Amino acid sequence: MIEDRKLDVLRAIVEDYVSTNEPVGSKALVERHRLGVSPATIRNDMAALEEEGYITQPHTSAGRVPTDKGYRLFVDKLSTVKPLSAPERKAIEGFLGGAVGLDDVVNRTVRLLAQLTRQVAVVQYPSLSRSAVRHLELVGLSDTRVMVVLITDSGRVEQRVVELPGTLSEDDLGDLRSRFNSRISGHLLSEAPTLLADLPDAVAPDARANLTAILATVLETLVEHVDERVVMAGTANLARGTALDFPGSIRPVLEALEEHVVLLRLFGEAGDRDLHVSIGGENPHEGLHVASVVSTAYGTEGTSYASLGIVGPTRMDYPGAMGAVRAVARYVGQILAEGS
Amino acid sequence: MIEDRKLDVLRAIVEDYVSTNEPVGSKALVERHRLGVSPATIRNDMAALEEEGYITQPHTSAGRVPTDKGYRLFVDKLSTVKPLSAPERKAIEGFLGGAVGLDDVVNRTVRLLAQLTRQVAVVQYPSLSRSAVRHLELVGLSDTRVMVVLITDSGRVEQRVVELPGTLSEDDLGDLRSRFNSRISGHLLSEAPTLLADLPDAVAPDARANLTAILATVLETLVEHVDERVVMAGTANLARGTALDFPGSIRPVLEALEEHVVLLRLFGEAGDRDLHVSIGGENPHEGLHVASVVSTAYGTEGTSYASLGIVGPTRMDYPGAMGAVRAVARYVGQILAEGS
DNA sequence: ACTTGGCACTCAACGGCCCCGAGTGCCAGG
DNA sequence: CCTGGCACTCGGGGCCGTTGAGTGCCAAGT
Repeated sequence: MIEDRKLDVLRAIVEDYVSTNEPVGSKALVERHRLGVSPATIRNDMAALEEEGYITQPHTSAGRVPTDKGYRLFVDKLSTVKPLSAPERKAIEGFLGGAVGLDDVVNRTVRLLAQLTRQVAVVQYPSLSRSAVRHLELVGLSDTRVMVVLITDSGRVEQRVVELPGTLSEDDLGDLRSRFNSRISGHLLSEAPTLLADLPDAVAPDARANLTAILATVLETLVEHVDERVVMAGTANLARGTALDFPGSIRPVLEALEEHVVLLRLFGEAGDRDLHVSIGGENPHEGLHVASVVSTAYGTEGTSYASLGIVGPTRMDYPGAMGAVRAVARYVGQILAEGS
Repeated sequence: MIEDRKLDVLRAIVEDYVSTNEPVGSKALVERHRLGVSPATIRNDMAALEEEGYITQPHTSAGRVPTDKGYRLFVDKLSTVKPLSAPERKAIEGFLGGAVGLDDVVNRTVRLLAQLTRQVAVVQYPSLSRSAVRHLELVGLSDTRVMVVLITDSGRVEQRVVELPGTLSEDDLGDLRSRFNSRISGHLLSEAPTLLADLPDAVAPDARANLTAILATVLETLVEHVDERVVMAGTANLARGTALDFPGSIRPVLEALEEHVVLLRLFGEAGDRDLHVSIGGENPHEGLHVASVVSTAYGTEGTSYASLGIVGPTRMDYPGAMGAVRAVARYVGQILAEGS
């Protein structure tokens, strides 16, 4: 089947180009892969592949290089996610196992991912909106100031100070605390607004102003302020094969990486799919047109907490990266579920 | 005075080189600066400066470039910190003024600093050890698990989960909470261990095991775990004048920047001085031998919270960078003092 | 004791030139 | 449909020669 062989050729080109970082020619191809045909035949296939837009030549009479479209086909049809080796799994377990606290877990995760893939790793903090309330604490700082501390089951803590319109005793505070907690503790943050809607009706009118102030802050903390924190590691990996990987400069890539908002939107595209791969020009952000992103959601039991993934040149070991991202996401989900 | 003019020449060389990014020759020098002497004279001075190690030539018959030693002299003796312009001050005020919460303050600060200096900006989170305890909260998660939440007066929150050896009622927990707070609330974190030392003696023997477990975690949170968090912005600025600024690659610099521990040690060297400048080879870390660091402590009333600063090529606008770092540090200290 | 113009010298950068070789496209024959 | 052969293309590398900025030194001037 000529069609089948063409795909074989494309796969071979991608693999060779990724590993050698040099445009690959017909001759080198038949030598490195047992394709049982002559270079001339391969050339015909390559001409066809080029015609269809899967590969291109940097300049006449140089080998071929995959296009974004070529990588896309490779990822979708020609490759399988590469599972991690036993020692790699061991390393993950050992490295993440020793983590104490959420910050530590996240930091270790991002470093680990950067090291495994030798790319830039990005991990989003467990999102507030997708977690459940573990506890809401009200701390009286003075009789007109209260600190609201929200603790989620992913181990995250958010705090805010509220200036009260009136004064509030410790007893009143304790009362409010238990009212809040009995309503929302254990529930998803996204459900909280509904659950708290009738709260003002339940308290004495003279305390209502204070309650309203606190409630406003709580709701803001719960939903509006989706402070999507992100940590990153391995940016130095961008500066490895620069010349060929990032024509010109890595600057636009670094700039894009600093726009966390953009990154998060991109990562979010994973949705609930297993793995999301965005290649070169597919990326919404201009600066990432020369880069690819491999991301996934992590978390447990369908309730994904947030996303993590890697960013690298389009010339990337996709199977390996996908394997690492998926494996790390699973381990982290597991560890977070055990309680940090 | 020939000595004086030599210093003038050095200053002129530094300024020209920083602004043009090209080795500066004797002729260009007399044209751009009114030095009232001929190029030949300047050449003699330059030869002397080179002899003394303040400048060097990249190759024979190219202009001169300052050495690390030259920059050092420039910073120490030949330049003054450049105060920010009125619009710049306005911008700082406007940008930092709108911040809500500690995270927001820190994030805005680091972005601002990166933008002002067009270098990589680094801001250390207000350190735990130098702040005072605002409140310690104990939250019962179940009858054998307690979450310890520590809130500092810099607005920072740390939390930890403790597994208890025995069970603990809500009442006992409330009792412990007030004991803890009455002892350490308002005091420096560093004083806490002393203040808590006799706590076990004050409770009933049967509750002692639980107390000890909690106390251990509290102390650990207070002192041992000095989680020195750092945020960074503007790494893309490293990739601007690459060719000349960072011979070879910016990779080692990026690598060094990811080693937060190293960075913090370096920043810490500022001590309580106003501004600390570390130039090229003066830096302890190999990767930063081609870079300079301008840092300072920030905070209020002598009680500095932490450090912030910038990292850039040795060929840097030192007066401008120093002015920006100092100004930003002051504003941030002010804002944090007002309470976040 | 400095300063200065003059002068010979050095050397990186630049452009032109040529050659080499990898790689291609095409074609005619199997 | 595959294959060997062949002419062709063109980037990269090496090798000039030229140019010009910049230097060091010296002898003369103030």
